[in-house]
Amino acid sequence: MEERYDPKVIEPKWQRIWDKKGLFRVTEDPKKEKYYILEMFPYPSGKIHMGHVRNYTIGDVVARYKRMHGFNVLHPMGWDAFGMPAENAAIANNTHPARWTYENIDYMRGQLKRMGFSYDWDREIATCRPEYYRWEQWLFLKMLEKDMVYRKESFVNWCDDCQTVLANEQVEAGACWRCGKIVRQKKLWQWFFRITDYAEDLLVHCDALPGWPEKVTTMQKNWIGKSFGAEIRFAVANSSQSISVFTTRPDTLFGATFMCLAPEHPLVVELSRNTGEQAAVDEFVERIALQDRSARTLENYEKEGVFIGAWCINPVTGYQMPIFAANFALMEYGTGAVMSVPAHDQRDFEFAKKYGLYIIPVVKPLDSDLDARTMTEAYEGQGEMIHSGPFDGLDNEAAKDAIVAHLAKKELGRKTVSFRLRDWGISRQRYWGAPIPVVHCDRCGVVPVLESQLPIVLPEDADLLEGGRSPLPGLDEFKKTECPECGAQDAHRETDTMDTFVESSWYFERYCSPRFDQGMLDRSAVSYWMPVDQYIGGVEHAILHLLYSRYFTRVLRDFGLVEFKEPFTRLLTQGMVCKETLSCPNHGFIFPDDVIEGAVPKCAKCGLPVAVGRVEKMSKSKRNVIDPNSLLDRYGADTTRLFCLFAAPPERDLEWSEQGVDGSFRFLNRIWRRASAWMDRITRTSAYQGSPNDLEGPVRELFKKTHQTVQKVTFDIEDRFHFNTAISAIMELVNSLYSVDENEDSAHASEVVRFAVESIVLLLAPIVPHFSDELWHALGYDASVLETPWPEFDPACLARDELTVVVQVNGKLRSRFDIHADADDEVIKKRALSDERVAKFIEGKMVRKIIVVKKKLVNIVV
RNA sequence: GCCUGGGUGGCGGAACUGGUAGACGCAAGGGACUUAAAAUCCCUCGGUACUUAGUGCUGUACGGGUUCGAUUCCCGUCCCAGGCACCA
Repeated sequence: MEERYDPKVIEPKWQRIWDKKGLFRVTEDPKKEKYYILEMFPYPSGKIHMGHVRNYTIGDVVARYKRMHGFNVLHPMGWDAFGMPAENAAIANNTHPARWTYENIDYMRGQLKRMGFSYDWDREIATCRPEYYRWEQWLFLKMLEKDMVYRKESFVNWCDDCQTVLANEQVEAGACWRCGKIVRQKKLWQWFFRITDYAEDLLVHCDALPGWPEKVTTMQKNWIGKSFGAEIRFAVANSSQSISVFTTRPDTLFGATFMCLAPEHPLVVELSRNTGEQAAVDEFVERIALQDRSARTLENYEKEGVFIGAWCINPVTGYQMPIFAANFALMEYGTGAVMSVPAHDQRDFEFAKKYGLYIIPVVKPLDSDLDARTMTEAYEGQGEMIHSGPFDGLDNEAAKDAIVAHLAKKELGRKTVSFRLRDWGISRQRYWGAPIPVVHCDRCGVVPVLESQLPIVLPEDADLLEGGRSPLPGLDEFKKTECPECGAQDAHRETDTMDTFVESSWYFERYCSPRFDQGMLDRSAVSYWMPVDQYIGGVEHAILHLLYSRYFTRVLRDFGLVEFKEPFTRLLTQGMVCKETLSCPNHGFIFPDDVIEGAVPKCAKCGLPVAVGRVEKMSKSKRNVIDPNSLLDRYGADTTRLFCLFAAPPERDLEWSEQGVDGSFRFLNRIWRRASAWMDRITRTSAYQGSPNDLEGPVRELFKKTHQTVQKVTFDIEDRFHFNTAISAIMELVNSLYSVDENEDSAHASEVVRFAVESIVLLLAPIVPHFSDELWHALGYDASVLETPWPEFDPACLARDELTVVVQVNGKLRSRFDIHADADDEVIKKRALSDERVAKFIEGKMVRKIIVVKKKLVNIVV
């Protein structure tokens, strides 16, 4: 064994050996229990960042741990390779998206290999390859057949910078999720997946995902946004028309005094014709339509509306309700119409005050009265019905059902539910994505491509255009085609491509049979490996990716391709990697490498003192980043992995600390040194297997501590993924190893030390695999630690000889004593009462009660 | 505004179903080794008071409560992070 721990030598060496042995290659084996561990695949942006390092380290520990437990572990990796950054980078660097993407993939694959991750690289996927997306196109055709995809012209979220449409899920506070540009509304023909057909099922099964963080399922539930209420029909005065509204408060129907329609609502234009209000209405509708969606979501957004010159009739009061077009009414939610009850809805209240509309309170709080003239805000709480004819006196919750039942009899209303979730718009006016496999024909309309013509290959040699516009519409050899139905020569292909979230909605299923060319998925492989037992990734995908994946899996199930609904049994959302920001008065945020260390850190460029800012998520813009490469060069993969796991539990944010990394490196060296010191002696013996009773002193303690540590580490990793406490426990064990004198020469010392060292190596194997294999080899083993079973502990060896019992008087700690572990409660109690330090506190007082907690604590109440 | 988390030493973080608060590491201080330094090994390390090798008081954001006993359970308040936000 080398004197010095040198990761630069041992890491490449073991990576070569693993590779040569094909240690990570797996196939279906019905005799073995499977375990599918998956980390979210990366976008090949150029190089990996610390977020990837952390995410993939966590996954790799689990993969190796499960492997040592005898599971047949599937642990794949691939690339979410379509997407806009490739186009932007290609334009900026005068290269091509495909070339840029493939080069990035090659580089990043190399980085991941340097980290020593145990991926089965034979299963690698890049979603931009036709062999992958052809099956996505195939599924699209199947979905089209079943009317699960449709095309409609609608207002869409449009980002001018990205020159494309964004799904609702991709708009954050009115801005593009990718570039931050304010999103505006644009009317376009778009393809949609009918995800809303699955809203109920997706919602209900949120509660059937006990292995998911509650935070994520709650976010999904809120996103789906089911609300219970009623649909009520209002007749329009002097017309055969009627307006349907959705309301969650049918109990307030008697207080509905006006009606608000979304500006895009078809009846707005229709009813305002020839009323004298037409001009004002048209002006208003046009103005709102052009307005940014972002302005609509601003907090102080002014509620405004315009009377459209028509009235509708309240079905229970007969009241003539003026109809308004209002900017806050959304066409996409419910029916696009709101029955306004100013007394019981704050927004309606403000609107009524602004336009001088009638307010009728119909639900009164139990302990006070409501008066329309003196109300200063709407009353939205529970209460007793008033001004509601036959329903007066009822509890308002009961009145909801009663009023809907009453309306139902007259066919004017019914109980219903509404969802916030909308259909998933998947069209993107971008080049670097999977082509949508349809053809537009002047005679036949929209025609699906023939299955035999798949894949519709994205031409990889297209020249990119200025401003990020897609070259496809201008690329005749792609666009021009014949109609699959009538054979017309002047048909043209759809030039929109699919949202890249489509690719990531099924890649985990494709990993089961990544080279299968007879279909999208090889059923037998999928049914062996799926579902994913443990999925790991960032919370930022809590809604988008995870909801789409759950939806897609349901679609695949409907086509008989898979047998389950939920793709991910357990989910872990790891925290962000953070670091303090550094800034210089002249240069703004600066990189850690541009700082001259010292009592007062200074900027390398101008020498001014550097201000240390708050700890924030590592990002290029804040320049508080650490390049994984520099860590690998300096400390190696094992130290990097160790620190990522030790500094914080996985679900929490991790604060990067240079000194912390150094500490992790020192820890490995500390093990290395002690192992070296004993190596000659312990290679000549074997691990101690006797009873602790034949041992004494630090050797005996070390033996027991080893068993205790195996138990603790197993528990921490298996049940909780708390690698930080598992590592702490191993550190304690190493400290115990140090308390055995290096020159100790007793009969069993070498055997026990060997046992301890072997255990340390095995327990560390998933965490620092190269280091562990090197030591394992030094101990004389030929197999990799990964091929060695996880150590077991013997409960008989765990028991401590002496226990410390603490004594409290009135709940305050007063004394403690050690006592033999098998002493019973009576003995412990007697010993506590006779304790001299305790005596001080109970002297002259009456002992009222004594509580004995088994082998731990005595509390004397006086 | 609503929904999730979270607030523990100088710092990152421990404490399983209420039972020794601060494991483990970092930083700091002291000692050993050394001509010296680095590295390494050992020790100390929440605050505070005193009669200072000891003992007491206090301490897990803040204020209450339940309990023999609360970082842990309950009620209220404040702060921080994330998500949603005119959703009828």
